[in-house]
Amino acid sequence: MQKPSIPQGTRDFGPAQVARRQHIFNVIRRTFEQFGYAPLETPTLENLSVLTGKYGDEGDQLLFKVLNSGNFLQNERRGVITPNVTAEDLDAGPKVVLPKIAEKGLRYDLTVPFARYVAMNRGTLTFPFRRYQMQPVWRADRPQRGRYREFYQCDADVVGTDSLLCEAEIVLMMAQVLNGLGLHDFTIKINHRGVLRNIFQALGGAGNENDLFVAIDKLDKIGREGVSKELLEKGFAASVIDTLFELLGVEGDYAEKLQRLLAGFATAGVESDHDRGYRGLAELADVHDLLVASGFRQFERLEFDPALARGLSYYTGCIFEVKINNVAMGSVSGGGRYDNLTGAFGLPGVSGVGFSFGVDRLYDCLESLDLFTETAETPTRCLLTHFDKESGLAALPLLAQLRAANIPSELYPDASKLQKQFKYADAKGIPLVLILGPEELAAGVVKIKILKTGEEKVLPIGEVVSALTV
RNA sequence: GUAGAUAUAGCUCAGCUGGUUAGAGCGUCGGAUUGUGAUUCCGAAGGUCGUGGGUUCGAGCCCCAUUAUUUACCCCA
Repeated sequence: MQKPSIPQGTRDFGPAQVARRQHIFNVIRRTFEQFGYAPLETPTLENLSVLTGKYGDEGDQLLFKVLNSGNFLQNERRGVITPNVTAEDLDAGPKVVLPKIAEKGLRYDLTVPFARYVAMNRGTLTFPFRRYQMQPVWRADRPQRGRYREFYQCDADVVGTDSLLCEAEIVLMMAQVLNGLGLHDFTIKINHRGVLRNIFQALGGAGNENDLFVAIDKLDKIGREGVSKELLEKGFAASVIDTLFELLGVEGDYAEKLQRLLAGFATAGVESDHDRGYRGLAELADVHDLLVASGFRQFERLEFDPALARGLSYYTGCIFEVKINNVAMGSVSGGGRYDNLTGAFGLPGVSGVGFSFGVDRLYDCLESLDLFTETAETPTRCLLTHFDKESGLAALPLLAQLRAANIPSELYPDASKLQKQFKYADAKGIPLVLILGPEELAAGVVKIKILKTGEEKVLPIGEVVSALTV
């Protein structure tokens, strides 16, 4: 006998967990639809040519690849793995061999499949196109806290418009979902790739731009010392690093930080790239104004953080990231604007903006903050007891009526001891037990016990359904 | 890919410097006037101590290997 197991980084979800997860999905779906986003689903498997090269070298390594069908060892004795793979290929290593034996891979995120969909359906879509998508994705990552190999993302994106109203609406949706889940203590961080570029320019343009962004993104995690150390190792001068922290350390509220960075960029001689100075700062100011006009009230939860960078390189405009405070958990949501997402699929110039919720992390946050209220083990509301064959049969019409009245109900399938049937109802959290035994049958009544209070009522059999539908 | 930790009953874990038949709680099953749960009492079942070697008179405990799990880093939801 083998010991059963599931693959690393995957989980089973029992009835109570599924119920909780459905609650999260429902809050997110309702919000997305309120904002006019329409659902989309794409295949679990994508062609690897669609996926590779979109997430950087690290991302490519994290793709789950699916072996082609067929018997690869069939021709082994002749030194041939498949008709496509030669001995030279084998010598060249996995980078050459893998694309020949694995043409498909598991979806790594929802944005790239969406871009592929937009490119493939460009002729039939009406732009601006808003879609949401809630599906699992797979990454061959090392699992750890808040990180799984199979997890759900809930994305909402709009493509075909440059309007900053979309950015503002992302903030509104983020806040609505988190408030709806009861996760009130959150921080939405916002920044702009243009601001990061201006910071790089303010430092005199020395060093590697990406190294800089990767390092400062960790500021709140490893602190100034950690960032300094990393930048020194990457060849940035100490004086440059001082200038960097002057810019990143701007204080004040959202508008004040924008003002101070504007002054800082001007002092550093950064060239203007916008009719109002700098594109990044100007757009961030516009997003703020649009939020005010939209009636957004939680500005204390919205933080302009010039150190926010985010990894995925396709972002070009505003970028977002959401953290739940007082929980040791990475970001639960993130996103941003990209100017050319579909370019790789032969459709250049389509800009868009979108964001994503990580359901599994939201779940973990809710759990560690003890914010789940319902722990229903079963949807069943009524358990009908089963005494003997006769009373069991007599219960079936009532069972059918209860179900027809939309009251989830079940008859205990065996004529076990009543004690056992009650224990079953209690263990599953079924609130009502309907006792329909020989005594009740003879009198034409049903005894109803409310388990929580222990209270019992006797009702004529014909009045049960109407009494319970109240 | 790098570094650390853990592996004992269905679950969560004890098990002293190596020493006879490996324990607890929870759960499961049975019973306490055979038509009443969650509380209480009694009882039972259930483990070749992850796997394979080694040291020793003797290994759950020490050593090596291996596999799995987990935490941190990289990166990310």
